Amino acid sequence: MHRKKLQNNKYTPIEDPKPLYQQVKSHVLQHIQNGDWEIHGRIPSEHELVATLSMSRMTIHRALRELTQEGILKRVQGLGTFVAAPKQMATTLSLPNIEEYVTSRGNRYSCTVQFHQTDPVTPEDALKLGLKEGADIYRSYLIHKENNLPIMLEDRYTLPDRVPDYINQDFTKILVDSFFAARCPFINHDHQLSVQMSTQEIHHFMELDHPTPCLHLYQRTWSGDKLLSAAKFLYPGGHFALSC
Amino acid sequence: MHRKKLQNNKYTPIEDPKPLYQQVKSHVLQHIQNGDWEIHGRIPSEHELVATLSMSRMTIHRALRELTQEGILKRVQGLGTFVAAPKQMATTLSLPNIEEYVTSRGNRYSCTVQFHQTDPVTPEDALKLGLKEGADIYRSYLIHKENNLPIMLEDRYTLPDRVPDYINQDFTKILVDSFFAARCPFINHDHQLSVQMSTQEIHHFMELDHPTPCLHLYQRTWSGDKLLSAAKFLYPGGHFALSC
DNA sequence: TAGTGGTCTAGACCACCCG
DNA sequence: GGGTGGTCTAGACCACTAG
Repeated sequence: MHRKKLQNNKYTPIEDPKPLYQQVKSHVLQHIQNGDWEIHGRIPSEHELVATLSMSRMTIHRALRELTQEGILKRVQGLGTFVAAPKQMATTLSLPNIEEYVTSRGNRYSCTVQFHQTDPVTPEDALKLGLKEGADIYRSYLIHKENNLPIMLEDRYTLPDRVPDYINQDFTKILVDSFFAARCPFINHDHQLSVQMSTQEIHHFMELDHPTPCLHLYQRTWSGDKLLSAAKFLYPGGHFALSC
Repeated sequence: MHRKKLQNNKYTPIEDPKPLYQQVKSHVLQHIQNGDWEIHGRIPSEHELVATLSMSRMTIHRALRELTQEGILKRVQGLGTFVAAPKQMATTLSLPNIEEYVTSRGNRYSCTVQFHQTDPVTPEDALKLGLKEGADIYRSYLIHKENNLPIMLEDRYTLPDRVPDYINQDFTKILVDSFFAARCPFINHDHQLSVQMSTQEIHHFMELDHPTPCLHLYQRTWSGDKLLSAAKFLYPGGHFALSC
């Protein structure tokens, strides 16, 4: 590249604290927030922004592409760039892991293990998990505690295939999720949420003395499309702060 | 640019169905899934991939940058690029909107409005919502139904400031969230989840005849950092399929 | 046909980390 | 000082949409 052009290079990080493409993103967001650019309205083309802001097209493009990925803009080839309507049609909840939840409130987290053993798959579990009856499966039954008081019960079934050493872990020390995350790529979950009244079993392990409504979360853990584990979480009468 | 270089341009979409940067992303994901590149392990540098795959650095960089944004990789300037450990430390739930939820099960959605009026802010609401006592606030009390049976109760308080025409809307026709989304940019929510037993009021409006545990979702809606609305959702004994 | 966004390249400068 | 990633540019080709 010629020296002349190097001198014209706009990348001068000493004076500009933020990268140019970030400045473009802020610029666009500002116009949207101000109401200058309305929802569903067309915003200037890449070419126009190149001229207005005196930047290269790749820089402008990166800013607009990222805003598109973030759902702020909507781009149509041959047509233009538009302000997207926020489509918060699905409410997303973020449930912190249990240890973080307890310690974030300044309390002490602990966990006791009631069972941690190899069982044969029962007929109903074979059906639910798509396994064959009688095969070996790991079952863990954990009581999570806040300042030594039970707050959550975890009843988990884990397939030996991918994590044969699961059964040798000490889950009073680390969370099951951390164990999976540390050795399996592409972890994902699906969930089912419901409410139920406490049972005798729950009364016993959670140290309850009267019927209590419980939040019931059923969570399956996958590595790619391979089922790793299925867990039932029970939070008696719980309250939960969730984000976003 | 010289003609020679144009002939060497690798962008030949007729033969390559996917863009090059997508191919690079797939290439990297494949190596991770195969186990060639382990969790926390270093992967080839941009320079090496440029040589191996015969592409420009910008193309390689875009692929690696996007994988980093997606949480698959971790990049450190001066050090290299590494396979990130899946950090699914927070469970994220996605709750579909009520109409979608009902219709996705092949049932008929409807909604009846019990209240939809302007009220003065009570002392306790003033405290909870950070408003001044006695000011005007919109209150809506909606019963959402599946095949004409009540499945969810919505008790909502809305600040007039940003959406003065809220009170003229017919929420038997559109969802409140859709109304907000259509006219306010940067919509976000926070939530609090809990369980509670049904009250007399709930029995009446939800047509229940005995005490039932209910899922209780408290949701505040913001546009940027400006509070728009706060709603209480009650799902008696509900079951919910949630994603991711 | 003109304008728009989608992709790609070659080359450059910078900031950072290490031995 | 050599290698790494982070950014930016000028210019090019392509695919799509519209009048």
